[in-house]
Amino acid sequence: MITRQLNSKTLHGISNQLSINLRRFHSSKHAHQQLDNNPHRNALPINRLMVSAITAKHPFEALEIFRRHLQFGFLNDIDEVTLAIALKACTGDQTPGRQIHGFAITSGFVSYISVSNSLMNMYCKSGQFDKALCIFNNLNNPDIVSWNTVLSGFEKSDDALSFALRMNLIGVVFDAVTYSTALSFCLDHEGFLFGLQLHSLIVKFGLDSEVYVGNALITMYSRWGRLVEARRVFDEMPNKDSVSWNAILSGYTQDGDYGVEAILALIEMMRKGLRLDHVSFTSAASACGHEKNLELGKQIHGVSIKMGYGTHVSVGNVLMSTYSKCEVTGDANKVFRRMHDRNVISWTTMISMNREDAVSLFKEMRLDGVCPNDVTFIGLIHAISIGNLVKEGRMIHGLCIKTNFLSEPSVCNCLITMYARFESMQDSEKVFDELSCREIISWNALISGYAQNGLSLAAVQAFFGVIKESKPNAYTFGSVLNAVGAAEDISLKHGQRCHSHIIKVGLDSDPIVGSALLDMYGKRGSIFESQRVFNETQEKSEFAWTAIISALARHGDYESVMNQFKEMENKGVRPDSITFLSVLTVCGRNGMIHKGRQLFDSMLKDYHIEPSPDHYSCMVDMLGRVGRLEEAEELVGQIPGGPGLSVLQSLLGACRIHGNVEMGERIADALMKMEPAGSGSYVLMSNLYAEKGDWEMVAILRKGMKSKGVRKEVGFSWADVGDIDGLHGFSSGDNTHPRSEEIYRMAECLGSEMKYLNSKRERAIAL
DNA sequence: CCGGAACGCC
Repeated sequence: MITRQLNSKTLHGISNQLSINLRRFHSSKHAHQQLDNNPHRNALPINRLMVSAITAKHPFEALEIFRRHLQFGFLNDIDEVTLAIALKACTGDQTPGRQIHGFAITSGFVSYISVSNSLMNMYCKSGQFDKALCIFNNLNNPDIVSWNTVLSGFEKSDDALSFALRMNLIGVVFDAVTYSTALSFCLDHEGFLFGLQLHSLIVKFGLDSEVYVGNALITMYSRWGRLVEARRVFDEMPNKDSVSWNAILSGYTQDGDYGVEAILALIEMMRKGLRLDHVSFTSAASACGHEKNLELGKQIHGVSIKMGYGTHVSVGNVLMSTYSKCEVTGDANKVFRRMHDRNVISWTTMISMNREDAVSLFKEMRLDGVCPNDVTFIGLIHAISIGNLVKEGRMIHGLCIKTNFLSEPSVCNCLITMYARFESMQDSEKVFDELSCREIISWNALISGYAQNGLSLAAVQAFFGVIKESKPNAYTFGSVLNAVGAAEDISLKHGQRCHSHIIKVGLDSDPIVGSALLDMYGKRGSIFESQRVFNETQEKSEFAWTAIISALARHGDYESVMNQFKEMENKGVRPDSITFLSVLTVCGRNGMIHKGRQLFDSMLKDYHIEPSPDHYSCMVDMLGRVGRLEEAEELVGQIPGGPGLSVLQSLLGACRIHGNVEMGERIADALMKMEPAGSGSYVLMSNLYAEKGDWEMVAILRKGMKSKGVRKEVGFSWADVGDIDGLHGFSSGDNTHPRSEEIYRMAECLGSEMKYLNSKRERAIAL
């Protein structure tokens, strides 16, 4: 008995030979009926029919042909190739596959190695690797295809690679398929050494001229971020196919630094007259997305339409994301509405980019019969947390439990962040505690949740939990430093311990960590430490510049802020709205009205940054300090969307300092309407009246406060005395400390010294 | 047996 092996090449050959397209396939249905009535048959016609059905992307039709043959008992129409083809048509759904397996056993076809291999392949593809392995273990003489099939079926790279090792040890000779399959398990960094070994073996046995092997090598090197090696393999390949080109193209796409190369590769492909397919367009458009190059993205969209791929599902998906990244969501939505087929990725993209409609889009998706996956839930939950939709959030949490998506750590991480945004850290903790596998991202989500909710100590404690259990990354440090920076009730020592860990794990050159670190020192008043971290930062990101300027501004050092600002501009780093906030603040604190005004005006004019309410607040404060109250009030009127609390409070404070009762009353009135329970405006107004000697009004205000139930809040602060637990809390008028007498005396001394320095500075400014 | 697309922790 001759064993005929079936592989994709023979399939391809048959389909090419027939060159049957969908239309011909349907017209040949009649031929199929005639075939049934013909007593002299062989397997070739049915095999051809089934192959053409699969080629026309109608595997179900192929299965139907097969099923009907079995039903009518035309068994002499079926050979081992028929079975292999039928098994290839079993995509996803396991039921027909199992039926064919049963038939293969009763009919004896199972003794063909090609049939066994196809069965194994079917089980691998439908997620039943165990069954495939079972068949494999019962094979007397597995051929290389059997080995390769099992190898391709492993889920975890580690298992696959140890299997390949075993193959090698027992003397299985690798072929091109073995190598390309094995290489596909070396894509992450753990596969690095194995991948290199495989490459040298490939060269040793002369298989590097095989196009599949070369393509797999290109992909592997690209995923490692070694584009130079990828390109070398590509250049040395004797035969390149469109997959090779697409592989190098996608390599360039995945690495942010090679966006231009990606686009150049595409142009080269077109110039060489290579056929661009849907994958080429997918990669190329993706490169435009990464580069945020809208113009080129539009051109690629145009070319893809011309070549008939404009509505292809993956091309459409990536075009949507490209347009969304280029902030033209309207165009992105248009692409979606025009697509013929929408898969889970299309819907997920829509949900992620239209956050305000995420919930209704999710419903629409389910009505469309598309099943959500983990990424869908991540996008949806993120949208829900941004929108602060507490009710919907809990509902989706329930849905995740019901659909078993809570077993996905990535979905849980999102839920942790969501509950943190909803200010219910208990729920975050609950999700975290029930996590099957705590990734570093889970820890990061928890820590940043604590930080955002002002639970700085919990954040620090969780950070020490990370150190015990896994390896912190840049995000971890970003969050914990944020917590230490934001809280006065956390000892700076914790911040310093973080700093030492950063150096230990070698993240001190990370731009995000660096700026978080100097920001933390800046917020905690350690300006010298801030400056040192900044100076030691090799690659100064825009975040680092922003952070150092705000640190210096918080310190009130006008000269340094201005110098740093100038230097930043000289280095070609664009200031952002936060930078301006710092610069304006420092101008205000130092009475540099003219400079401040000039910078404020230049924000929109020269930098195209729309001043936010915070910037206006800063200007009002600046003008108010020096008593230019009318100008300040005029500016308040210009705030888009009306003035907020803080602006008015600042202006009222200025009215008090400069004794402007008339304006003060106006402002206080507006404030009390905005915030009836707030004590601030009452206190400021009563101080203002008191300073003017209007005790009658003071009494009226006090009474008003009492009747409305407004209470003056007691201010608290902390002093860090050095040792970790040496934080001392105190409030105004507090004399519970054993050395409070000394403390007050020192405070008085410092106060008078400050007054002296201030008057000296004011004289200097006047000069 | 090789190539592509969506998401989350600063």
